[in-house]
Order: sequence, then C-alpha cells, then structure tokens
Amino acid sequence: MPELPEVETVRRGLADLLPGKVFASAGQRDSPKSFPNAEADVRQFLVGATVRGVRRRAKVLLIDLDTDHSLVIHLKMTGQLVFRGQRSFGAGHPNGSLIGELPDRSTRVVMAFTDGSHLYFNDQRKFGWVKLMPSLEVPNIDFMRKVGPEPLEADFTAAQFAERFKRRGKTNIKAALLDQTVVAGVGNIYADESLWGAKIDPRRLVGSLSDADFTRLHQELRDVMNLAIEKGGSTDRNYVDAEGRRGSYMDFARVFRREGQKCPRCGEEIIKIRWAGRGTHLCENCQK
DNA sequence: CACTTGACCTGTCCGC
DNA sequence: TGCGGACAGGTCAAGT
Repeated sequence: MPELPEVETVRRGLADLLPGKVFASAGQRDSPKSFPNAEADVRQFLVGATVRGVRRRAKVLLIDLDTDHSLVIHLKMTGQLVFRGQRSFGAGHPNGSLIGELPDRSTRVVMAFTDGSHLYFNDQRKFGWVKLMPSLEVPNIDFMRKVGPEPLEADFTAAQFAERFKRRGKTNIKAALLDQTVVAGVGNIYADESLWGAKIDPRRLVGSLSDADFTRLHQELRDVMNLAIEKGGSTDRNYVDAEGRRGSYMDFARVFRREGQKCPRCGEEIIKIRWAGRGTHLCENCQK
C-alpha cells in the first residue's frame, strides 16, 4: 500500500481541498465491507457535516467533521482517494490525473459535497475501508492503541528507535520493521530501501544489531521517507495522490524493484528473495 | 507473550 | 489465445 509517505501525500492534498466542504451524501457502491456504516449514522453525523481538517496516524487517514465524528480510512494495498471538482475531467487533463472518468469499476465509495465536488474511494482488492465513528473513539480502536511512534516526529531519537525493537529481539530486522507496533508507517518499499541505506541484511536477527546499526537505520528510514514525501510517494502499481497523480520516488529507489540491476553503491547485482513473507530486495555485497 | 503462516480480494504477468 | 500458478505496496486471526 500506500505506506507512510504515500498516505501523508494524500493527506496533504486533501487538507488543501476539503476543509469547509459540506457532505451531501456518501455510500458504498458494490462492496459493503468498504463502507460498513449504519445508514442512520451516516444520515445523522455525515450528511450535512462540515470538514474541519485531515490528519494522519501511521497509514490511517482521519477526516474530522464538525459533528465530532471522523471518517477513518485505510487504503491497505490498492486504495485510492481521489477528489474531483464540480467540472469532471479525465486522463490527460492539465492537472496530470492518471485516473479517467469516475466512478470507475474499482470505485467502492462515493462521497458528494454540497458544492458539486466528489471524493471517490477506489480499491481494486477491497482490503481497505472507510469507517465513520465518534472522533473521541478513534484512539481507542485496537490498531491505534497498539501502533508505535511516528518515525518522522522531530523528537523521535535513535535511542528510542532502538529501544522499540527490544521486544522483537528473536525475529529478523525486516519482519520487525514491518511490525506496526514497533514503529508506525513502514511498509515493504521503505523497509528494503532503508535497510540498503543502513547496509544491513534484512535477514539479520534484531538481537544481533549494534547501537551503531540502529543509529544508521533510524537515520536512513527518516531520510528515505522524507525524500519519498518530497517526491509525492511511490507509484509501483495503483497508488495516486488526492488529485489522481502518480508519485515519482520509484525513479530514485536504490533496490526496490531493481533486481538484476547494479547496486548504486558497489556495482554488484541486486537480488530479490522471498523473506518475512514478502518480496525482499537487497545487495548481498554491501548489506551485512 | 512472541513468532509464523494463511486469509482477505482482484488483476496481471509468466510459463506451458 | 487459453489456463494454472505466483505474486502485488497491509493488516488480522489463528496456529505453534
């Protein structure tokens, strides 16, 4: 999915577009799991509600409403949240949208605003969801209670980062990085990219890493995620931002999806293996 | 509790 | 061009 940099890019787009808009309607098209909300709640707390702001926690988006309710949204693997103004436009429009007419066959939820604009939730694989709930309950859902700290917070130190991994000492560093309860927002792309940057083999046991290893990994993870946000995220397949545009981080990736190419650091061949249940890219020559 | 594996879905690509 | 299988950026539940 959409990992932290992609979700943050969508958040920034929506934060420019949505505040002040008033919901006119919202409903699922053919996939009840994508929008599992009682019709009565939608009528009472969403229709007529004004958007106050858009937040992100880990890979979760939060659209806050003036009814003290929030739309809680997870894009999972293939989710997209695409905004369209009153005048609809398709591929090739000057704004660079890659998405054509909406809704399309992967549109699961359509949200309309009173000014005639729309927000579409597209999700090919139907893993994602849009849930309406009281804003005060959001911190109490299981995921929010368990999720680890935000890696890009200014006061998140290398020492705190290393400390978080202690309870996962017997597993490998790749699996631990993907564990959202250790640190929030890391997915397969930025796990591989940051491990390459820190020169750490993804198969290493967490317990075997030194303080210096954690310090490098902490720095590389923050650097690569900040660069990815600057580039509008990674579009490997489905990901697009709030206006349907692709991200360009994949042009800058060092190992992810670059198997068979030369390592930009040492020139040896980048390989792809199956590890921690995921496709994993590395340079065996410089990641130890 | 820590850890691993399979399930949830649809679409695409690759080998036969 | 058809078909089976593997795989795809993420969590969960259920197993050991």
